[in-house]
Amino acid sequence: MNHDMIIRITRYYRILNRLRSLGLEKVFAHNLADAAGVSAAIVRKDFSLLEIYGQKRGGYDILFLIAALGKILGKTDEPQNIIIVGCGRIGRALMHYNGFEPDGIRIIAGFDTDPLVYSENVHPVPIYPMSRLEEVVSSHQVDVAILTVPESATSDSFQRLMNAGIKGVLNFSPITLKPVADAEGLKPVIHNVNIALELEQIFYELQFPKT
Amino acid sequence: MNHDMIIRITRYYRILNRLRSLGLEKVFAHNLADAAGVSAAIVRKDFSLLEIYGQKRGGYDILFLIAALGKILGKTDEPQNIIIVGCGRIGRALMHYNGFEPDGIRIIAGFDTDPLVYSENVHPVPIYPMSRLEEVVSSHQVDVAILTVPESATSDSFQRLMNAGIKGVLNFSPITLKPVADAEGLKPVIHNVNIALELEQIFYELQFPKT
DNA sequence: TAGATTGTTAATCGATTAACAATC
DNA sequence: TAGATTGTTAATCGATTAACAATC
Repeated sequence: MNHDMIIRITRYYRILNRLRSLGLEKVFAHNLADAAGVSAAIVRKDFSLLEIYGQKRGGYDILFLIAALGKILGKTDEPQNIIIVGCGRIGRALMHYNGFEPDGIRIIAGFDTDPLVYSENVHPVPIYPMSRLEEVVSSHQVDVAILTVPESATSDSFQRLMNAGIKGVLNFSPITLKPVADAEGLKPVIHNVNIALELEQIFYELQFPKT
Repeated sequence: MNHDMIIRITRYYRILNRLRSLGLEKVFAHNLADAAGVSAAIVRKDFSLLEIYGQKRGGYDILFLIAALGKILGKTDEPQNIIIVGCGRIGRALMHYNGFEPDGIRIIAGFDTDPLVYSENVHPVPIYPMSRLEEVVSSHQVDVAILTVPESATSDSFQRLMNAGIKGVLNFSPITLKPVADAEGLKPVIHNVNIALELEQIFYELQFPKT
């Protein structure tokens, strides 16, 4: 399963949930393809590889698809706990964002090195000093962290996350983090979101349009 | 030039600037490859396609590379003006972010529909009511906007941006925007950043490791 | 010179697409 | 039945990699 396919599957999942909430029960490969911005052949091929089958001539059952894709995406009834490391403006903005809940993701805590930040009590989730990272991570079984620290603190903070047993990181710092295998040969999953880079790419594409 | 290649070129550009600031003058394909997380063959192939040449045995001249890649990326002495549409927590956090300047990107204004937001005067850049969008866009020659509005306002806001002549959008809303050709057949450049989706992908990859 | 690196060609790899039999 | 859609196979396409001559 390659990375593009994972992106498509998460897309399918969201689209199907919308279609269900509209009251639909069946979907054809080409409908889903249009909504996801891919070809119908890709949709059928993806489902075929995932061993998800529809009815010839009848399309796919939406509830069945949602269940099957949800299982593949690891959806459970229990929300998945995450933490935010670095509670500057961006970190705190994410704390207030309520778009994670429908996806079963819950921010349970923030961490910061600045006492002025972690001693305040006005946040939607508690903010702790970095020294309590390991304790909170293990007691709440946290696997994934969002990293929103300043550029200069990125590698140190990342190292502390790895030491605390974090397995996945969504990194908003402009420094691209690379997965390094730990003692057991396991690599963390890292996604880097670089906003300045995205903007640069947009400017580039405007300068040299594809067609 | 495909999309992966654009990403690589922006990476090379940043790495080269760091190497220069460290005082280096020459770089070999395999050094750059290591730093960018790709193979040396890819680096040479990319440069070859861009008609950028080094010295056999001597590697590539860093200053020359920076100049050549900068030209390709459309770098000029003048910063490129952008706006932020939707000045909630995330939009305002981006306004305060100072990591755009080194890349020649300048946020010149924010826009919001809420008078309580746009009448305040405590922001690093002015915030205007949406009604002044066209005026500011045309007077400051703005091509690109960051969209940080709530989900429910996404499509409306996007439509207004298109009408105002915006050509590129960095969309943080969970609704994936798709480029639609305008009357002249030109398609806007859209990058969608979906934080919940990134987290979901991380959880998925943790559940089914690649190796 | 011997060794190292570039630049390019050809081979490999993998993903997407086209085509179509199966079947409802 | 005729028409529509699935599921799969084979063809196509494009990107990456391997290999190596050129050359400093």
